[in-house]
Amino acid sequence: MNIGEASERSGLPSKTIRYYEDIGLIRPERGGNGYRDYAATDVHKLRFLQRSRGLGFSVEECRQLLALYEDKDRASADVRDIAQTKLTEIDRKIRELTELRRTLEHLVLACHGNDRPDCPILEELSDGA
Amino acid sequence: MNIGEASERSGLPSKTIRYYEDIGLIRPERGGNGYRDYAATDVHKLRFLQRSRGLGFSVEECRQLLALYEDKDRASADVRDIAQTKLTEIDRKIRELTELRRTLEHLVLACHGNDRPDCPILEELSDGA
DNA sequence: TATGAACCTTCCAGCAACTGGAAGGTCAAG
DNA sequence: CTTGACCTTCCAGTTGCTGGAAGGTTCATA
Repeated sequence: MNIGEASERSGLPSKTIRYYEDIGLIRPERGGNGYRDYAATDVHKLRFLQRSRGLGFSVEECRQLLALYEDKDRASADVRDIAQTKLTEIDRKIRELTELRRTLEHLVLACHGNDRPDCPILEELSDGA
Repeated sequence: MNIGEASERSGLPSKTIRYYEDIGLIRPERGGNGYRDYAATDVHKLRFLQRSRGLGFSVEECRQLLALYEDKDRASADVRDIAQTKLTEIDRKIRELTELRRTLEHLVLACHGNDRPDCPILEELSDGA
């Protein structure tokens, strides 16, 4: 498929997809007309990139995560270590998002419509974890 | 407190803290010596920024979220709308992280140590939501 | 009291990760 | 066979930091 469809399916702008190719994250085929030709696997990778970037992982971290998939030598301790580190990180992010959610909800429900200038939202935001 | 301590307490590098001041996210006092002087509130904001940036919110989104706190007119529908939008976004991020976690765990547990080149991690990564 | 380490300041340059726009080639429909 | 929506490369600009230079402040220790 062309880059437009890959863009639509992955949720990434075409510009970004070309950029990811530039930096070696994906390597689509090329048709006789010079157009990029994306396979289903490429779209999966792009969708994965779209998500993990949006969740605060750096491009280099995404590269590592993609490498976990492509690495034929999955038995290596390295690979397991990377995955384990990422799992810990993901757990932390989930905890932080849950706290952020609770705080924001509190703001909407409890601080809404009154004049108190001392709603302790930031104290909550900065507590925990 | 000085920027060094604010940095330690918030988890943000001093450089980043000065940058956030440049773009108007925080406005610390200044001592007679010209040093920045951070109050507890500033540290709370910084810690909040540290978290929400790490969770994939843009600086402008963080500015909106901080504004929710500072806005004295919390009764406005605008403010509630922003908060509601962010809540939805946070829920999505939590779902995505949970999926990512499950997939990564699957990779470690199920695909570890065998030679199958067809571990369907990416199919899973790109499914759902 | 001085001197050195460990702070702090501003300013400017560079990097990461896009993002927009120009200039031009390709393709399918009418 | 042209019009419009695609696609291509290339280059410049933006965002969000990040590093380093050049210099001022503070504080413990000699």
